[in-house]
Amino acid sequence: MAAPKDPRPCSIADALAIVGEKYSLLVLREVCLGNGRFDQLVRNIGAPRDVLATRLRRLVDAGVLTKRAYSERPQRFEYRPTQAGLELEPVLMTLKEWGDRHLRNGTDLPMVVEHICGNELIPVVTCRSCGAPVRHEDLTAHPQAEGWTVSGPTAA
Amino acid sequence: MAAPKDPRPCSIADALAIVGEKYSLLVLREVCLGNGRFDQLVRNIGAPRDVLATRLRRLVDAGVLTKRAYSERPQRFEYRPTQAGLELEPVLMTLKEWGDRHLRNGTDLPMVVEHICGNELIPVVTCRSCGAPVRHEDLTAHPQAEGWTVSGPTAA
DNA sequence: TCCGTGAGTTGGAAAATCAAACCCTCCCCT
DNA sequence: AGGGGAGGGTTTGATTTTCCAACTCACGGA
Repeated sequence: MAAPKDPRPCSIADALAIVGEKYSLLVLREVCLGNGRFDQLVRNIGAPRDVLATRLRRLVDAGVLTKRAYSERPQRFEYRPTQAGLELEPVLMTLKEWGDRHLRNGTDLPMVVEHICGNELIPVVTCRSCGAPVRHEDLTAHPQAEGWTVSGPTAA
Repeated sequence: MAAPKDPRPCSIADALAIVGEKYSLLVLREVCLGNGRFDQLVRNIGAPRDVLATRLRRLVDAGVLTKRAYSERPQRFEYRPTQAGLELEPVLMTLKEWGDRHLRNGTDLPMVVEHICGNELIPVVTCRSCGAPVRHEDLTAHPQAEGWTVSGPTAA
């Protein structure tokens, strides 16, 4: 039986255990932008240097980033996203879109991302099977482990 | 000019200021699942009660959740997502998909979400204009404020 | 009256964050 | 040969957060 204090098993929680600490996703943002050097990260993110050092170690350990020298003598390093890291970029873009819309009314955006198709990227999360945009009302959750439930369908 | 210690203006950072604290996105997960009562949240998330209370206040203030009584006498409350909250669900689903794939090899998933189309939901982030899946190589960032740069195109 | 449930609040110890200063290695300039 | 950066961190000490357990308060039921 579920002992007191064991949370729902969940990939969202697992993912957040990797990239959910303060600044981690901002590190990923900068690294995806190509700004992977320590001092760039400090400046662009505004994080304390020691915290940043900790986050970078963790993200490298987790396989989201790699650390590579872009110069021996003097040794200088740069962090880059791994494949797994790059595949988090859609999460960032989706979060950006939410922020653009809900926190800035979609105007005065501090950053615009252009898609290769020539238009501004406005990400839409869709169902791979049917291609429709994902809406809450269209989803049904099925926990696979026993003891974990979801409360009935979304009432009004 | 950019004073020392002002970070890049960015909707991702702004969004994370709302939902980026520890447990906040897990609260949203549970609330989207319909488990919006305080004790359910404590149990399913595994967060300390006081921290949870703080998070809930913040999320309500930010307009992501609402608190409503589902019973007067005895007073009992339930948290529900607002429209803005519901629109964060795609972020959660995208994060879940990343976790499923990178942290569990896509097997033994603790939770499966079914789309109304009848298939398992596997979210894909696409470009609204052209419909293509978002890939890092297809993106170009354009900061709109002066002083902020991105370092050249993604090298190999 | 006593017990249990829901929804928190309180108190104190443990851990994480922050800012500033420091360190080390190298390069360049004179 | 000396001085001054730059880059990439680490150290130190004060401030905040977290964490956990215990406590509260308002009911409702046996």
